[in-house]
Amino acid sequence: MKEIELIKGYGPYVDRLNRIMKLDLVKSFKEAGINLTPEQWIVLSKAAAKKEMSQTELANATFKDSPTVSRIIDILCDRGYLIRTAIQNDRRKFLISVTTSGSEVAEKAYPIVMSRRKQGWKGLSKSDFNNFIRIMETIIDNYQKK
Amino acid sequence: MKEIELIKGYGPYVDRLNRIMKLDLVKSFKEAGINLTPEQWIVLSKAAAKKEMSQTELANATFKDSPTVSRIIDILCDRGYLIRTAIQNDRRKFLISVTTSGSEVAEKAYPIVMSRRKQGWKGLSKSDFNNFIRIMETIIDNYQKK
DNA sequence: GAACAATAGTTGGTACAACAAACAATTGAT
DNA sequence: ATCAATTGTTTGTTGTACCAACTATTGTTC
Repeated sequence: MKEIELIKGYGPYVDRLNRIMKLDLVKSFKEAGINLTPEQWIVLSKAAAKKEMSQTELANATFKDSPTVSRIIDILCDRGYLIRTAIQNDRRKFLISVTTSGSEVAEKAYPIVMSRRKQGWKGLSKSDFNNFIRIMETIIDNYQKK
Repeated sequence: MKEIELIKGYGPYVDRLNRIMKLDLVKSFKEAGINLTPEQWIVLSKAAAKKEMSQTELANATFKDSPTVSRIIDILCDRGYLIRTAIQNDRRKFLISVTTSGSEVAEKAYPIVMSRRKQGWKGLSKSDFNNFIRIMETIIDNYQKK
């Protein structure tokens, strides 16, 4: 275990960053009386952005698998934020749409997300952002190629 | 929900990258007959790197809280990879040390970790690496400051 | 048009880490 | 000696993710 590490581990950083951001968002939501996890927020916001999405489309948009999305939608439906509507053309599909109260929650959550995002990006530049995204996309790509 | 997004969301990228890396590592381990989660690997490797660590030190080194570390150590002890030894000076503390079989597993896992890490970093440079770490550290810092 | 394949979504089961809160035991400080 | 701080455990809860198997519907092929 004493080899020289040419490439240091970045995984733990990613994991830690992920946890910190998620926890921060949950707390910020809670302070504002919003009861949403980051994953629920992502699904809700994607559903709110484009009306007329099926669950598979939502799954693709959020990079989650269908069981996970299905269950998150269950929760958001139970809370009255989303509705599953049957589609006439294809009876296998559901149209996921946002309710009024779902929209309200999303509208309330959005500035919080933006504010925390800004806070996280303090001292960083636009080119940092581009690099950050490019690096993450490259790594993801590399992992997916094999 | 139609505001211009000055700073786009990077959270989902981080989350997705995190998941992909973790899943890849679990699978790579499994293919090699190693039964370790990424978290277990981190704790084991930290414990293997420096002998003579207490659980609190391990928790700090891995950026996990004590209950989480405690349980991971439980698992690794059950599998015979780690041992808790009482300390004479301070009877609240345990000395966490790696067993022979724990070392063997770590030695076997290490090249896999390195190889996957390299695979992930294909097409990226040393300066990318520095930027990547700097950016993540900055964000983490920003979140912790408030 | 019947058989088979593909797609959409659900469900059950499992694994696992993380968090919060409360706790016991020990040690340190006033 | 009392009170505070530290170390680690335990309990309970939450939540996502993954796999695999399943139903229902639609599309394709012969």
